[in-house]
Amino acid sequence: MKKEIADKLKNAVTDLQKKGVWPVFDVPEIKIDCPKEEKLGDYSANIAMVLAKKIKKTPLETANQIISSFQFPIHSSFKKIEAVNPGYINFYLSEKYLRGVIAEINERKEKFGDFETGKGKKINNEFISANPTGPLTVGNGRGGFCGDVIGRVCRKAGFEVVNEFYVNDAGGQIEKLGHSVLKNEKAAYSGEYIDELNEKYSAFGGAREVGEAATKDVLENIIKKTVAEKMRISYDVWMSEKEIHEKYVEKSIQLLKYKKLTYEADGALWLKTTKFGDDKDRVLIKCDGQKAYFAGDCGYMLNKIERKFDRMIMILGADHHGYVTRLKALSEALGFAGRFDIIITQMVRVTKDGKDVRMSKRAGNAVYISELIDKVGHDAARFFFLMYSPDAHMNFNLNLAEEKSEKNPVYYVQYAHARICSILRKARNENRESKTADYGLLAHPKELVLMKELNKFPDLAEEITENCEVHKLPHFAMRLADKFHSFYDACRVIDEKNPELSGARQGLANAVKIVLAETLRLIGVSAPEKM
RNA sequence: GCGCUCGUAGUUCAGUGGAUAGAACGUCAGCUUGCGGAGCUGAAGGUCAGAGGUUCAAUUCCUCUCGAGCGCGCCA
Repeated sequence: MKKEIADKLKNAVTDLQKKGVWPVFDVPEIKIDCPKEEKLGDYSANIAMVLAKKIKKTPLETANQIISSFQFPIHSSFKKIEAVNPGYINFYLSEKYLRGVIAEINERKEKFGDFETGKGKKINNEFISANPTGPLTVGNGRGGFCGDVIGRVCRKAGFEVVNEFYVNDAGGQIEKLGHSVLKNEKAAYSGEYIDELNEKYSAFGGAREVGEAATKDVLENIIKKTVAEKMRISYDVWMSEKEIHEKYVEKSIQLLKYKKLTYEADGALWLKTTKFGDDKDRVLIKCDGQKAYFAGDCGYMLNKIERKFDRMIMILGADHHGYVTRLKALSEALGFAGRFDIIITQMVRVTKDGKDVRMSKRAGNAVYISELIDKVGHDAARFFFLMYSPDAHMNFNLNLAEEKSEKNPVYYVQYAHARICSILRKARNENRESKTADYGLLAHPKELVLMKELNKFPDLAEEITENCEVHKLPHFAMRLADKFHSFYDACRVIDEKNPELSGARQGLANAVKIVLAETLRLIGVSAPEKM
């Protein structure tokens, strides 16, 4: 809808230019807002205020000129388009259009809001990729839920999405884990899981052997289980760093050498990442001849490029924000032509008994995501993390987590869904289920507000594939549930005295149910029929 | 020291170059002879950290200051 309006405005402006009424200039990007106040329209554009100076007219005059150059009949979707001080162009949706939306939702069901921007395109979606040296923390949880939802939304947009976890099963941390399991003086990690690993593997030999066995165990029995069973995330690919080292690292280095993007200095081989905006060049091969960790990234990047993705998304914790420029530099150096988005999720700060918990796997005092999920339940935990923008440094009090979870807005949303199911169930049982629905009967203010909210869903889904702002889904779900509860309070759905209206309202309620369920599905939370 | 991110109601957080800055929780006051009260309606609560600047318009963009978190290895 927003796109339609923007196109319409753009056409109007270029039309005025063609006719010579306005001078020729590049039309800036047109932004469409949804005003908070109903009387200010359903959509609003500030383009006239932006252009006023260029064409030497007041913003209001500009706005009126744009409106008058719209092709008539205006557009069946709107009942009114007007220019208002100081220069806004406000669009008012027609009831007819809104009723059409309800019909469309009931017809397309969960496919409402699907679109085809991603058709035939592949996305690589890498997230969590935590070291297999211990359980996942609440920080990994945040990135995990975020990545999972981005994947779901992109799939809705028609993209083929490959969810991927990069397993760091090579390198020094394996031996570190080995020492820790053996509990010798080089031990780095601690915690209950180390005790368990110690019982299982301490007889396996040296740090190397013990470390490898323990790593495999952590990956299979802790990480994969947490991800699948607790977090309910499914991955398509678990990419082994070891395998990347065997098959792609050398090849990627040769390619970079061939492109003359490397040089030797101080006995090491360097990649000129500064050529692509990095603040210093990075070592690929250390002076002892060993490959640096970054060489693994090179191989992995080449591997992704060879798999021909149109877009790569990577979700990193804020403690890795320093890698953003170097990874982007790497993608350019290796010639990735698609779009590459790196999303940083800020740290999760945990307080316990009034004190900050400094989370560290090494100290063994990290708060594990599986524990949190066991405590508050999957849906509440997931919704809680997803409510907040990745940019927010979120704080949460562990003592309040359980208590708070009862107040978790997820229940408010799920309750709305269960309530609708109950109403529709009752209608069915009492044989009052409507066969046909005349949505023309929907005219109550609460009904209109509800329909307008439903109409926003496709725009929202499409925007999220662009900007990855998944926290907008929970917010939308809460708003929709809110509008429904309010409608429910004001309007009786099952009404034997007025079967026609009742039929229309059942259709409306069913539309809300569909969109609510679909939103919850994208968030990854259940939509219960009963609670 | 340098860099990235953040600072909005009592608390946790949305929001935006524009029209009266929002929600949840907490607080207070109402709503039940009807479809699920896990609900609804309303109220109180703000110097958008502070100071400059750009703009017709800044909480939003720029600079500086203060405060918080995180990074700055030929570690992985």
